[in-house]
Amino acid sequence: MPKSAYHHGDLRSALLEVTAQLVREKGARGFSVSEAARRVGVSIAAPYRHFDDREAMLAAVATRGFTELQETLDGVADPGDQVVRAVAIAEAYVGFALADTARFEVMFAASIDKDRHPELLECAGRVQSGLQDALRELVGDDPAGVVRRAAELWSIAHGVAALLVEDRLAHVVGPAGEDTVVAGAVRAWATGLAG
Amino acid sequence: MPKSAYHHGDLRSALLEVTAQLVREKGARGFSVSEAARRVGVSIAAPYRHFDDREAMLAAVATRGFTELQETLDGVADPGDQVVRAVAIAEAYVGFALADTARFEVMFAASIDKDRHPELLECAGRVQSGLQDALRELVGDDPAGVVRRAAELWSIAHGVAALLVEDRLAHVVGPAGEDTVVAGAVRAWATGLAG
DNA sequence: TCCTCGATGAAAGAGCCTCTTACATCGCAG
DNA sequence: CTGCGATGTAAGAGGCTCTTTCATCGAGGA
Repeated sequence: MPKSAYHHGDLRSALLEVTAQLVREKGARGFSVSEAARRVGVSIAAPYRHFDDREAMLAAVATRGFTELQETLDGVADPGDQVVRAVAIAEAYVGFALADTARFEVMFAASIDKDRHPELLECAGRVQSGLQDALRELVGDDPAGVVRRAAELWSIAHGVAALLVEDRLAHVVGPAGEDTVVAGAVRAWATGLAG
Repeated sequence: MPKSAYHHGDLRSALLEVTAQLVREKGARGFSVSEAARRVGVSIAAPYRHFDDREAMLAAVATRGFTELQETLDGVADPGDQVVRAVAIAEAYVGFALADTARFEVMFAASIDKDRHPELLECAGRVQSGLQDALRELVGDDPAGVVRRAAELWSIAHGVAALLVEDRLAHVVGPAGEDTVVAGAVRAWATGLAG
């Protein structure tokens, strides 16, 4: 809600939104502070009042993405069977990645310095925690085991998502058949946990 | 071997080398054609005689990386036990990624347009083929099954590698303990294939 | 031997970008 | 109603990519 012609009123939010939009359209590399400012209709220097630099704008989008990812994973219902549940969580992860591939890439972009944006590491920690909670019943009481298995499940889901996002699995999966890879992998993995 | 002071003689190779070096030092985003030219000691326009653009230089480094990855995976000995073999291949994949994380990122960088550099998709196909060969004994005769399982193994290895490269698994693995995640995941997966 | 030609280099510039510095304008607290 | 902090603009330094134009080289034919 702009309070006046001069002062935007909520420039920070507006910039965040247009940044997310630009990333979706052109990818992280295609995004520029200049164009974000232009689209919002402010001068090129204005964004620097709200964000340290270009990287900080991308980091903010990434952080927001992690929050939504967390909600998505938390929203997966427990179907009773713990193997089925693990599969469902991994499928939700992959679905999230494919829903907005550019944002997913920004969330895991190497170009963002984690020392300057420690909140990103926290987000990763929360994903890890959520998976641990979900796996406790499947894995058993060993705390170290739960931690390790959560990392494994995350790795499987993330690997499928990353390769799909990068179009490296095109030969394998037919159209709309993406989930068979992640489902197959997680099912085998979860089955193998018992044996 | 410079043939003269004016003509470099092997500028293309020299640029490739310094590009790989720059990527290792500063990451894909930190790399610039200008600095590569400066380091080799030629004008800024010279690289454009040998590469279409900046992206082509990165793509060349990525392609070379895929070749070496292929060799690394092919070089994994068959220890007899097919589960152990799958684990060893995945560990080799992760080891390759950690040996030069920046190059690994470039190999899977979204910023490189695959339409303009189809050789990168071919490389991915070769990795896929290699894994299929390695898994044939473990999976059995079903050709479609081999294809799917190879994609799964690749996904697991790639997921662990990507998360380790992005420092997202720091809480889980102690120093030098990275391999436990990929080994555990692949072992469970391969075990579950049978059951 | 000389000369031409194609390949490979340099020089210079257009246009874009990030980020900084100095200044203008606003709303609000006292 | 006044002064101050927050938030905007203007202008510019310095860097980058890529293009265009020109200079220089090596090699092969006359």
